[in-house]
Amino acid sequence: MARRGDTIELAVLGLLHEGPMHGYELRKRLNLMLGWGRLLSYGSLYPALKKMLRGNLIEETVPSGPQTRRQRIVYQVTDLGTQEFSRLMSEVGPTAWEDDNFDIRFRFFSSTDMEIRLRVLEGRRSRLQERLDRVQRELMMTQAEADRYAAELQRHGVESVEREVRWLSELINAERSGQQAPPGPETPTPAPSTPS
Amino acid sequence: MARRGDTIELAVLGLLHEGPMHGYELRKRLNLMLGWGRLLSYGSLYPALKKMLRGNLIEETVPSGPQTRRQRIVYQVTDLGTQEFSRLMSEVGPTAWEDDNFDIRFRFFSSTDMEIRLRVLEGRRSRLQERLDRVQRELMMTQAEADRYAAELQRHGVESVEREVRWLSELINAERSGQQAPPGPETPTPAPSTPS
DNA sequence: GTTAGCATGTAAGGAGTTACATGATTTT
DNA sequence: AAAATCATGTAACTCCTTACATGCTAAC
Repeated sequence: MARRGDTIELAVLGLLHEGPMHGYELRKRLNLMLGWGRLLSYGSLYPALKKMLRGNLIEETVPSGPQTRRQRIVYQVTDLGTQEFSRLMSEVGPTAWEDDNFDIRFRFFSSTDMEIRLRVLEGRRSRLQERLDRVQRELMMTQAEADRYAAELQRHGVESVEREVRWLSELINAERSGQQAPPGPETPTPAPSTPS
Repeated sequence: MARRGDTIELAVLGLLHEGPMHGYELRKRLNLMLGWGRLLSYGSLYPALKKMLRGNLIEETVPSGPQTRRQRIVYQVTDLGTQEFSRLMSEVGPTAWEDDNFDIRFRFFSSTDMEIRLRVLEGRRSRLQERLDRVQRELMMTQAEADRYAAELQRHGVESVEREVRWLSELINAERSGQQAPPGPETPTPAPSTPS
């Protein structure tokens, strides 16, 4: 049942598991994380937090020490929140590998088993593969684009998705062989000196 | 004043400039074009078409020949629609190089002057550069991520954007040198005979 | 004959943005 | 002193998706 809106919820739950935080801070981290696209607004975040409060997934505490700064509302996860987070993270299925959701899941992969990780990575990969196939198929029907720019855009798009597929494959292999180190460009030997 | 919703409008206008089309067909092309992400639904397209009809940007014609298939409503651009398309395509500024809009502009670059193309490409590039800088800056403050997956996601994200910046730079160079051929893997010699 | 794909729409609802509103604190 | 940034919120609005509703045509 995880709809699109649960994206923020999952992200907030995940971030709060790394430590209590107030809204403003949360927003910055969120933007850094999923903010490759557009920025999350307060009008989006605060209502989401209120909703999570109502659902007892998080609780607010106003720090009571000698304040030098403005009263900030610090949020932390409740036990119920932890449960919910685990539940969401163990979900395998479309919701886990759709564009937006995937990044969030991946970001918090440390909180799940390798088994789940593999399933999500593989799901994501075949999702992208399907997309590639569909485009290839439809491209044959549409008769190779006459327009230069259209063709270039198409080419670049395909290339990007193919790259992503390779990235996922490397991650899958790394998971399978129980490796720690994610691929990284190429560093067979720890490279003593590389002037940027 | 171009808001987000004008994205569909621009795309439809552009596609219809390549020939009259009915809604269903339009949707397929649209999905192929901007559909790297999620699919456009009918509930989105048809109301948009109605709105454009009301604005006299397009007009519908029901083909009257001996029908073998269901009556399809074929749309084509009006003169006003052509004007609007030109206007939108010559806009330079944030709306032209935001994530969603950029692809559409690029797709129809053939319909604009090199001057506009260059400005949009450069705008897009500095937009991405800013983003990169912001992440780099904030990354320094947050103290290199402790989490493996978080770090890998960060790395991959940065790499992707850097790739995109290089792509744009190549396109800008190609525009500047009045070249026809977009970078394409490797085609050094202009190949005197191009069959197609 | 029935499934899959073509074809066009509408209504309700969700998620998030913009703009508004307010005020403290830190830096220049 | 002014400007930037920290900090929290609300209301209106927009865009889009989901689900529903309908019916034709081609293929199996």
